[in-house]
Amino acid sequence: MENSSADDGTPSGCGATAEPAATARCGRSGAQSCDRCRVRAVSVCACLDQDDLEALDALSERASFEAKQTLFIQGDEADAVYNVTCGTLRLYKLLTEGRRQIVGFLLPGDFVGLSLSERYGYSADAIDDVAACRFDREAFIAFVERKPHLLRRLHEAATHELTIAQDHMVLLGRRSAEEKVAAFLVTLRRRLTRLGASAVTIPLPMTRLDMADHLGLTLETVSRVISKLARQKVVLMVPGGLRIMDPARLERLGEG
Amino acid sequence: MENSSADDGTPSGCGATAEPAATARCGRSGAQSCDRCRVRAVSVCACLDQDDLEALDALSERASFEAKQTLFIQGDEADAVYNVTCGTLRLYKLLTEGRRQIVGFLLPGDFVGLSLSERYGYSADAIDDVAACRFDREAFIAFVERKPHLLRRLHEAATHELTIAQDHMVLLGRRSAEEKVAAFLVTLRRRLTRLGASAVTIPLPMTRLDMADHLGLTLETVSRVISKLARQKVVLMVPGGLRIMDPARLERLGEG
DNA sequence: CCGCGACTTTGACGCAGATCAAACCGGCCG
DNA sequence: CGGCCGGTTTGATCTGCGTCAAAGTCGCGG
Repeated sequence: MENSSADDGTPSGCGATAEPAATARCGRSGAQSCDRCRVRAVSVCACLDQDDLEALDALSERASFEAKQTLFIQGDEADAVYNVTCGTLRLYKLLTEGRRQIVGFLLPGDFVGLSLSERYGYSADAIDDVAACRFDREAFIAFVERKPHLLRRLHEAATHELTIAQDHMVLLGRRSAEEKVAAFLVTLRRRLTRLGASAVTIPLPMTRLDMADHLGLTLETVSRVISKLARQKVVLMVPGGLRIMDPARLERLGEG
Repeated sequence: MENSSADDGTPSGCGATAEPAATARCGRSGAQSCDRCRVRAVSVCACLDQDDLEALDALSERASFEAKQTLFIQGDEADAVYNVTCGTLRLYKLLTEGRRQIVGFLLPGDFVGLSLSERYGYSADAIDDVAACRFDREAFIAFVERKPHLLRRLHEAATHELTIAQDHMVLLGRRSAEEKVAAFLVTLRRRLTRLGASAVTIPLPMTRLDMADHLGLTLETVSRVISKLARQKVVLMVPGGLRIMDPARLERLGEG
């Protein structure tokens, strides 16, 4: 599998610069120290000073997963926590008859395993190629116990996740299909912008089915809504993603 | 409304023993120290030793709210956090055209304001009469900074909430009306049992509309599903609540 | 005791989105 | 180049739940 050249001027390695063309690749460059980490500023590690950072670095190892690979499944013994540095993960829960709810998509800078609990509460797989810092859970907890500052940061991250989850409840419980899809695109765009991507074109590495399972819809409905948005020139369909033609309009569609 | 005699041996006052007959009352007994607090064992305070508990006690004041009273609304400056000792709260978000999503019901022992952030992320009102410990937010944060143990506990509580939120996403996104109502009753029953209530009869202080706005349904649908469960003798409708006649069956209906 | 208001139940009907089905598209491998 | 495969689009039809409407219940205040 190739991973060297990107199809535009954007730096090609993995990291915070999610690429417009949605073809971001994760470098396999092996170990790389924290201070040149592209997602440090937006990650939980941002609260650590140089010394602590080195100590944490010593605990970490680089892990990479290829597209479709499963990191863990719900109920597994949680032996590791991760900090995503590149690529996209889906976190989901399954129930009978193949029903699935994707509780979130994780982007570079996001942390997996905030709860620090003994078992994973959801399953996770890589959507495209993913790179992450891996920490042994026990070791990470021991480290956190000695750094209240980091614990405070983890708590902030967890309550931020909680807020996002509650907003998503509103979406799932009380919004129409069109509002759901528009709101999804708007939030994704905001997250990418925050990561430093240009975000006029949003990469969508996940399938229509993934989006549907996140939004409480079917893949056909998602497809229809996107087609409609394209017909109305709110977005333009491009391979691997969408170009946002009328952000203001999209935003209006996304809110109640 | 009477509040003295329960229909079984359960003590009737306010606190952890949510009453079968759903007529629980919050005493107006004013200040009451932590060590005789009925919800301490299940609250975040459970992690504190005698000294710390007294220090925290000094920061707290007793607050009470009567049914339908609003504690705060989304976006308000968050000047206080609360620990519920009695009664039921609804936490919700509003959007246009009167649409509402109730993100959760809070019972005795639950904490309001886990995020410690500057503004409330949702609105809260009392469903029945509610009593709570009130802490000035700034003071509480300062206290937490000095007690990593308590921070750790708050973090656990927050991630527990997050798990609950994710489970609720599954419910909202991927379950039928009947499954939603059944699952709601099952979870509520579990929470009440944990609080020490007998839980053969579940009190439902909230209206059908409240339930509907929690489950992503209309009040008519909730009513129809409950009628159906009653027709099938899975539950029995009693004033102010439901008597669970066939818990196993209900549980089966509630899962996928 | 009556009447009012808040909530609930029940019925008839309609529609947003699910389901079923088929064609389409682009990438990959032989 | 051609056929396959995973994913997407689009159309036709179906249905679970929403909407609209009306009657029923209960507690409360006059």
